[in-house]
Amino acid sequence: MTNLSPRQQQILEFLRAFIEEHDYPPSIRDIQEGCGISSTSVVDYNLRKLEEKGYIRRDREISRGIELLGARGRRPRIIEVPLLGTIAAGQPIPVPTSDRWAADAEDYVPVTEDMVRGRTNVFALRVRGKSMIEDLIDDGDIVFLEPTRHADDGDRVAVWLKDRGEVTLKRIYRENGRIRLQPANSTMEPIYTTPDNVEIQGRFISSIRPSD
Amino acid sequence: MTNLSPRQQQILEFLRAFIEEHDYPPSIRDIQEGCGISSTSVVDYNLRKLEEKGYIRRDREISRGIELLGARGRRPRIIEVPLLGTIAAGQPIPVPTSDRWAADAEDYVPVTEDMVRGRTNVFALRVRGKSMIEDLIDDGDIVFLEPTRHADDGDRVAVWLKDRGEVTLKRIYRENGRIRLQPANSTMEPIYTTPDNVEIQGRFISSIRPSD
DNA sequence: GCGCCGTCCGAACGGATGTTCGCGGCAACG
DNA sequence: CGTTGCCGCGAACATCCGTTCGGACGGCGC
Repeated sequence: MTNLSPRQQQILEFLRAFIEEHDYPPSIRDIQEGCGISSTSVVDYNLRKLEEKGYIRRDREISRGIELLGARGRRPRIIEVPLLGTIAAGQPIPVPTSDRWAADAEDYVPVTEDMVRGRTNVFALRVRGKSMIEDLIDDGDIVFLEPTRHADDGDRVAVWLKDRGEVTLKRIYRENGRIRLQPANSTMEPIYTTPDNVEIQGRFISSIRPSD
Repeated sequence: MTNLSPRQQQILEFLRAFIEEHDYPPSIRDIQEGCGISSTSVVDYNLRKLEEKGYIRRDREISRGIELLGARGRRPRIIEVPLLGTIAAGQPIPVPTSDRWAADAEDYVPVTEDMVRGRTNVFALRVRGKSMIEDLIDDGDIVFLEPTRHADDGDRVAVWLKDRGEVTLKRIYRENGRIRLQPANSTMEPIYTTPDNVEIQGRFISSIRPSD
């Protein structure tokens, strides 16, 4: 593989930094100034080299028509998951239907598509409480759920407890006629209830710790 | 909240599609042509409106100086996590050190920073096998680990089994002098071994199902 | 009608920007 | 030494592109 000259590495690094900051690519003269190059033709020359070597793609004759390629430039596809509310709080959460769920969103959580791969209708909930701490779900985390009405034993599910009027996130187990809702926190006791008192809202897929 | 005129919605949608496709913003004349508008000044007029209403940000006098703002335009910070190899295979995995770990990467996995929030030195491994299926980790998934030498009971860890010469991902439990490595798969038996035979390589943080 | 306002139109201006061309330095090589 | 290839320099050129200006159209209130 052909190597890069120092100048070319410098330009490539400048490209990354500039796009990161501005969300649009630099002009040739931006690169010239940013890299301390005395002529635009030098920039053009090296950009051609970078294109030959497959590091960038250029749309000729178009200003700022530079795209970064390769592993560090590949931009993953971003999915906006609707954030519908908070779980383990006193409010019921409507199970979204495919056509109207987005309307209830209070916000959207951008994630890479890998987080929800192969699933549609995924929605997000903010977590309150530490009842699932041993499943790496902490207070303030965001969980992604897929809407479903049924679950297998041991699944982490959001369940609507009719008698308490609230939704909670627990592992679910069916034990000779009753339901055990098991927190992933050894300091907390499981909830025992009856099948007709619970309504499964969604099944846990993954979680993140939001940055803000 | 001020609403958007049809023209403004149209332009906003065009902006998203164009950036999605090209990785750089359109020029005013690109928008003009793409939206079937007869004059650049109309585009400029509506872009000003969109800026007033907070949907975009413009760098004046700069070609293609348009940034999308708001929930659908906010681009999450992408972290490139080095993918160091495959786990549950016959090869040992070197625990990365802060200065040389990236050199061993065979690839990089782009994820939102939420996935590894607050952690540095996170690395990724491809999973082979279904031993952790009940922890939502399937064959082919990618797991993110933070390098560590110790873990608490019940943690999911990557451990190096000296006698077998392989690394595996299991839940770890210390039981009166010996180690139990528990798969999250009810059809599989735990591995019992001794503390001096295991070497913890990293602690599980999260996982994704890659798209390709 | 009259004025006001939001929106759109067409054209022109001038700066921003990609491209090209001739020239020069420099190292490698015969 | 002459040639070749790589790289850099400066200037000129032709577009590209954001901006501005005068004008027009239609809805609305007085």
